[in-house]
Amino acid sequence: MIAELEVFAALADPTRWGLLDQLADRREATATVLATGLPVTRQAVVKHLAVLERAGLVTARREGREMRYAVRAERLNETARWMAAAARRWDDRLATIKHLAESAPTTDNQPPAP
Amino acid sequence: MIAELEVFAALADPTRWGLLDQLADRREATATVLATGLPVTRQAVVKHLAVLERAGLVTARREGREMRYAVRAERLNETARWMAAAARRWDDRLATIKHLAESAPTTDNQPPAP
DNA sequence: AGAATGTGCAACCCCAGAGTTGCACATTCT
DNA sequence: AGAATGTGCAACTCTGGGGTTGCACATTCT
Repeated sequence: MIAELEVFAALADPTRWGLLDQLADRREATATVLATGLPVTRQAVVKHLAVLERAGLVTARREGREMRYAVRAERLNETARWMAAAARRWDDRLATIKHLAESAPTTDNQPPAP
Repeated sequence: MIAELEVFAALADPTRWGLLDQLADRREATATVLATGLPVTRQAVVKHLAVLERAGLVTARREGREMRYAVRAERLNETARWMAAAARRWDDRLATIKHLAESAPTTDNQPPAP
């Protein structure tokens, strides 16, 4: 469905935030290095990074025998704006039906304020 | 850990977006009504609404024999701002270490500038 | 070339969560 | 009071995701 679902799913895990946090400090790091800073296996880290990459929150680039990952702050920002827009649309819709309810008298069957 | 995790987890499911969508149009609705607009049971809807409520994205209020749910756009907005702030912090940190890397010549083990 | 180091793949375990069904209880309607 | 309608609770199934281990393959170092 919506592409943002992958972002939300990616952000719904504490371990992944740990990874993003490390990447924000290290600028670039391999799965092996990142794993040392977390209570999980390298393999687990690799899977998490795959999820983050699919969501666009991280980029991977090969450098010789190692894979270096970097955080993509823009993607987070993008999603934040997307959410703000969604929130605004909700408000608009709610305001609209509120107006309708006020102009059209009988919600069920109440006469409007005199 | 972070309270926002619950929000992200809540938003990572398409069915729940369906519920939020309906609530944005109906302003208020019961689980029974919402279920008719979705391909799942009322019970499933109830569980989803519970998740959304714990995350603060929805409010529940009892009205006689029925439970009416309403969407809370502010919560979404709040989270959006939180994310934007996080993105900004990432950028700042990345900029900082970039500066460090530039001022200190060789990436590895050079004595600091005299 | 051989040892080290780093990735990648596959099989497997385990549990939280999405969903269902069945039934009891509360409230409203007639 | 009795029928309808709406919630709430509990037990159960089943798939996906987080995590692990073991091993094969690639690249770098000496």
